Amino acid sequence: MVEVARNREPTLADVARRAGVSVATASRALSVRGPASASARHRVATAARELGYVPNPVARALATRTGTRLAVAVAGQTAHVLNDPYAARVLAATATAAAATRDVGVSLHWLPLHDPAELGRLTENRDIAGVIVVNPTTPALATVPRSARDRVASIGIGTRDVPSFDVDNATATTTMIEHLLATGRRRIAMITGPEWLPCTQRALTAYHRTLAESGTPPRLAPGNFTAAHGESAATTIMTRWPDTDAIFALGDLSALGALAALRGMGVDVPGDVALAGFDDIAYAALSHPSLTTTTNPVEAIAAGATTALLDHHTSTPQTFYPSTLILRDST
Amino acid sequence: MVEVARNREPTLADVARRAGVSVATASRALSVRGPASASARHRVATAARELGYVPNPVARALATRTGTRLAVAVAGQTAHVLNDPYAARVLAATATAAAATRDVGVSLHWLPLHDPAELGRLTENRDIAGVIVVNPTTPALATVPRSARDRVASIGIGTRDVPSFDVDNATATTTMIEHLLATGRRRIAMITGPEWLPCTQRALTAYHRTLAESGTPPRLAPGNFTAAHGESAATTIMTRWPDTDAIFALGDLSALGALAALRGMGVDVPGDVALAGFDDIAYAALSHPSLTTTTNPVEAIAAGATTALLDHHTSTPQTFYPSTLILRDST
DNA sequence: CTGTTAGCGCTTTCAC
DNA sequence: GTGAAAGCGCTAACAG
Repeated sequence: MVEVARNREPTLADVARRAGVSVATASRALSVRGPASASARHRVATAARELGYVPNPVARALATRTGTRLAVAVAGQTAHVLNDPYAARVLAATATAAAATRDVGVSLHWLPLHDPAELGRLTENRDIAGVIVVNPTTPALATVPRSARDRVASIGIGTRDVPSFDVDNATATTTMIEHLLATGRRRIAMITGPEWLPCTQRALTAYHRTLAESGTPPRLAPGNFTAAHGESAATTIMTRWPDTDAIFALGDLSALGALAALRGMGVDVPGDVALAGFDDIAYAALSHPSLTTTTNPVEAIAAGATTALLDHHTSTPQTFYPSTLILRDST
Repeated sequence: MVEVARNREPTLADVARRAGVSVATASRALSVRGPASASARHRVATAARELGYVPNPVARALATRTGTRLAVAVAGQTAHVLNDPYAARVLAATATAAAATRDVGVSLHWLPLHDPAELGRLTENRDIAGVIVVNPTTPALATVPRSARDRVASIGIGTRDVPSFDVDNATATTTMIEHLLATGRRRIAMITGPEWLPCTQRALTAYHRTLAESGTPPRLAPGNFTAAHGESAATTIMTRWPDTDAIFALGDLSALGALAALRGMGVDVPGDVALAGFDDIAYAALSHPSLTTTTNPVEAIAAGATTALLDHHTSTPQTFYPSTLILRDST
């Protein structure tokens, strides 16, 4: 009986020896796609199981010249975006998915708005298996070389070459606005994301369309998903349109900032103004009043992007994940 | 003049050729530690610079049999701990530090309380360069083989073999309790972490000692750092000791949960009861009243653990990072 | 101090 | 379908 040396992990050579085939055959048998007879497949599989063989991802990566980690690149004006809880959540979800599917690690990068070529550079890095861009812009996506088009996925907008995985914020927005209309609100303002962020355009369009159907004019204030901007945006809105009776913020942090501003102005929520957010972060349930919001299935989205990248199933151009309305006390 | 083939990244062999030395010498010259003459060092360095050489971490990892990623293992009763914002923050900080220092990725794992041996398994994984355990228990730390003692660092308690990097929660607790005493509070309760979590023992000890000095008896309620437990803990405290005039929760989420409970009971904060948290999470500044808390320098801690692991400076047994008191409206 | 020579563990031509 | 052998790019003995 073939015994493997103690204190050394079994290698493919050990498996091959035990199965009575060459390493080449063992490699093919294990790799699903490669040509191999059914019997070889079977013998290699059992040998591997008996030995407790687990392939070495590093050696594989070196041989195939693919990388060993996934890069998560978050677009933003400053490196500060990396401290955002949203970025942390995407990273955690990606890391979990990546460690589960394959033995790959994840790294976090800032994609400066003023230097979109950084994305192209990341894709060329030898030890990066793929990159997940978060909130990319069109110029940034344009920097990914065609040769790397199956090594990039986007959480945000995509292109013909870069598949997109994102929350269906158009439907979510429509649902939320309809909820506000149904509860009697008519003068509905919206706190949007940053101007440069294309993936919120869909939400904006949905907002305009839904309001148009009910014949009410739009009221918009830009934000950047931070609480501070939410505060100033709410102030701006109530100053400019004092009769506003509902505010929908495209991010819970902004909504909570707006809540603080409204409280400061003596505006009652939801009595005077209904308030709704987006993302369903942990604190949305804890605020007073608790925040009506709509979920952002980040974990599912990140898992989708991760497996697509790792399995090279980057053909589908766009995948939208449904958001669920969470009714609480603020509306 | 030596030219490198187009469309191929320069390798160490290219650098060696251009510098007129062997690959071995080039390798040593680049590796700081290795023996190499000053002139060789210089020539190799310039050749590398001219070629735009960047070492391939995968090849290096294969040759040295070290891994290409850092594992962050979070201890907890269920896999749910991975969804905790705290875990996400630690991961993001580690990923940033790891990508900056070396080209290594990061992966996230759950360390089940009921199966502490999982930690030992992680350290034995061929492609894991090191593991950062978050909130480990003594039994878990006991499973790391002596041979892997320079491949594990802890954010929480440590052992002689596993260096510990943690916030100085003893001093932070003392400072916070003294602040409460100084503002006239005398019946101070504390919402602690989970019973099994050893690293909060230091905070507990500090609490007991500081109270003893002022002659006031302790009031303790266990928690698990979640908002839900914070709510029930606050209810328990106010039921059992109705004259409580201050509550210190060992986590902001618990504190915010407690805030909701107190509001529900009609208790005014800070009028009737002063409330303080720990961590200074983003929402702490947004609650009403805003939450007095004390910082948790997670980014610095993770960076410390990461570089210690990657540079094998795992000699110092314990490093405590200072926490800063943040005074807000809740006390 | 430096060059030569083996690997690290896996994938992939290229014949057979 | 299968085996032999040549790498992937780097580090680590081992002589000199």
